[in-house]
Amino acid sequence: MTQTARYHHGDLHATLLQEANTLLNEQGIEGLSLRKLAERAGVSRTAPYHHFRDKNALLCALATQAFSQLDEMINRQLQATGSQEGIQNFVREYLRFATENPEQYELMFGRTIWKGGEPTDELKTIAYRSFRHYAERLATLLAGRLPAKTDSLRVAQASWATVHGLCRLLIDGIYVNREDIETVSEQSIALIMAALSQPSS
Amino acid sequence: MTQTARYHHGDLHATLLQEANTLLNEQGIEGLSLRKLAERAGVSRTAPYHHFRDKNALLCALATQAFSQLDEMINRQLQATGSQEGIQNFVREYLRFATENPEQYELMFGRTIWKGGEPTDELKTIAYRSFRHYAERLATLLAGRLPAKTDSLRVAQASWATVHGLCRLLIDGIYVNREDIETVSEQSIALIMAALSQPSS
DNA sequence: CGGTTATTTTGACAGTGTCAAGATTCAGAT
DNA sequence: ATCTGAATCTTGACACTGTCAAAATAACCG
Repeated sequence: MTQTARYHHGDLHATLLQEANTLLNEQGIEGLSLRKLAERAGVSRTAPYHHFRDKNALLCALATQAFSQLDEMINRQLQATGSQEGIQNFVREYLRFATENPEQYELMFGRTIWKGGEPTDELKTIAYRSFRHYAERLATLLAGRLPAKTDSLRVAQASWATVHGLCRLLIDGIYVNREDIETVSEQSIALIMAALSQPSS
Repeated sequence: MTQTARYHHGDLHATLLQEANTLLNEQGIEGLSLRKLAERAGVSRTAPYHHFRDKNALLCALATQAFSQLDEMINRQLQATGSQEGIQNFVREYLRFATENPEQYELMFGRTIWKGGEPTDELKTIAYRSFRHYAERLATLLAGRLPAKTDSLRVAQASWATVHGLCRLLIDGIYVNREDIETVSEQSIALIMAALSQPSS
């Protein structure tokens, strides 16, 4: 972690990531420019290019960091407690993560990276791993409690979509207000839980 | 509709909207620049500024168009047929709308408009109206079939979030692949339907 | 100490949104 | 029919963006 000051700047790579994160929080994705970032780091406009191939690579690095946090949270929350309780906690924690770090969440799942500028291999790996962890732990929690002919992977996808959709509506302020969080998340949890003990039509 | 050629260009306003839509489909949001657009319309860089206050206004106009399509679809699908069938059709149509017009969908619900550059009043109106129509029709369909203490508005929000989240994952290619559409949407429908005849925990 | 390499800088280019000022063309009143 | 004012369009300019090429600097290793 401590890469001990080396030469010109010290450890520019780390400084850039750190400063980029605060800039992201202050001004959002659209306010995060490499030039502003360089200036904040006290370095010239093109210096960052020796630590990140281009802007996309920098953004992917930020997203990767955030995903590793998310992954850790998933593993923490969905341990072998009761299935109902576990899922409830997961949903609440997920919502908290997203609403407390809206800019990073946007980066993680937003178009900027996944459409605009091809995600890094590293990012794709950890992003998919997070979901896989979720799917696996969910399958364990629900073992034997699922209606027949219900693939647990599909449940994982559908439930993630529910929580993810809720986060996006919340963050962008569409259809769901901040003050609705409690009630709507309860309803979403009910939605997910209901499907687990009920045969699909 | 035919505003009969007037003077310099003809009807630039309409031409801009039209050309912007094709440019959007061809190159995505990030490829849609006012200058390219102006060139396509055969007009100078700043001409569009006499028809749209700024780029944001243009994007909002595009999104407004798309929302009116969506609104129409909602009213069409959720008519007083069977509730189960109606909801199923709605979900399928919604998914079709989003996956066939991914760029417009991104515009409608994306950060570009709702965070980056303040949505127009016109847009906010029709966007909210679409949801209100959905909520109203859903409430009608589910009248008397909801578990006690379940607010139909919350059901509307949670179910919209589910479908919306699914669309975003699909469009951006995260966690849900194109080939999974059928299965996952079935699972999502099951998710929504299950909550309607089951008391929440 | 010298040379290779890693790091940073300066200069430049194309592209972007948008403003100010001028030029053109239309529409309506005299 | 002509003049006037408003609508529409163009040219020029500015600040900002990401990124490349080439030069300058500092570190490291033999």
